[in-house]
Amino acid sequence: MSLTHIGVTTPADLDPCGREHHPDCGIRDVLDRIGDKWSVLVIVELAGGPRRFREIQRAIDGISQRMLTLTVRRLERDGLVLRTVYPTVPAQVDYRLTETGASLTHLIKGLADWSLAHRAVIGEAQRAYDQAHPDNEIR
Amino acid sequence: MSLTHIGVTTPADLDPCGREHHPDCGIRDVLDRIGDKWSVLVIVELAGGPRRFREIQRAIDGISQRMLTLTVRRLERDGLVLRTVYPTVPAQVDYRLTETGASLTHLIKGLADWSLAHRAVIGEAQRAYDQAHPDNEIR
DNA sequence: CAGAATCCAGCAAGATACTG
DNA sequence: CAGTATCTTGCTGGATTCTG
Repeated sequence: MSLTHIGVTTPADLDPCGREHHPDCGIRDVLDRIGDKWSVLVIVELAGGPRRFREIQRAIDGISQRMLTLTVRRLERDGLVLRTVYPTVPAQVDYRLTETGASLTHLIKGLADWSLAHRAVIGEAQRAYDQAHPDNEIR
Repeated sequence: MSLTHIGVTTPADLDPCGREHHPDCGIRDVLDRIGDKWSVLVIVELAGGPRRFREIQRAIDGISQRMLTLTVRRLERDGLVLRTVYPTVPAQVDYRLTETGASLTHLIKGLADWSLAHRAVIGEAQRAYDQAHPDNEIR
């Protein structure tokens, strides 16, 4: 890595669409898909292999039945997760990542790594900001 | 790339913390930071170089003054964006990515690329799902 | 167990108006 | 230009209850 690289990524890199006033191009799509409160956590959990409904819920601290249902439903609709129903009694259902869903785990790992790598710096920045702006109520 | 790789990423890869029931570990941090409606768009815009307040607003379709202020404020607090005030009249302010902020653009590009690469498959999955579940009101 | 259905609170975010 | 202040709304998501 070289030094003093503020603008490492060029605009062209980030604008595959070429439309000047629409720099999103899919970025919004991904975020609308996994930017919510639970989707990523479900994907991470399923990255460990197929899971049943209650298993996922137990693994993800704080998620409600309702939100897990909604989350897993949307992931299924997007083709990121495969839902399989076994006609037993009581009903048994498992969820697993599709190939598309699995391909996301690399990116998620990238985000997690970035977070860990910059956690300290960001925390320090926040402390500094809060000290410089004691009145400011932005958190 | 090899074929039939559903579980390409292992759980260990995704769980740098090692705590079984907490698979997030920073993933939530990043998403809380850039998973909102506007942050990523602002970062992408600033990836093109320093911008003034109104420039950003004009570039990002649909963002209100209020939301741009809040977004840019949070990014500044997190140390992802540097805010510079020039004591001219009328006031002039510009925003630019810090090194930390710039390091995020790679990941964002990854997300954008992923989105473009899978857009078709996902759309097809949605069509299929909606056709198989005509009643379902999940969008 | 795996959900569906309902009710409700809180916050994100839009619109608008005003200021240095 | 670059914001701040206020009001209002819509959606996210939590709690609870019910079913196959």
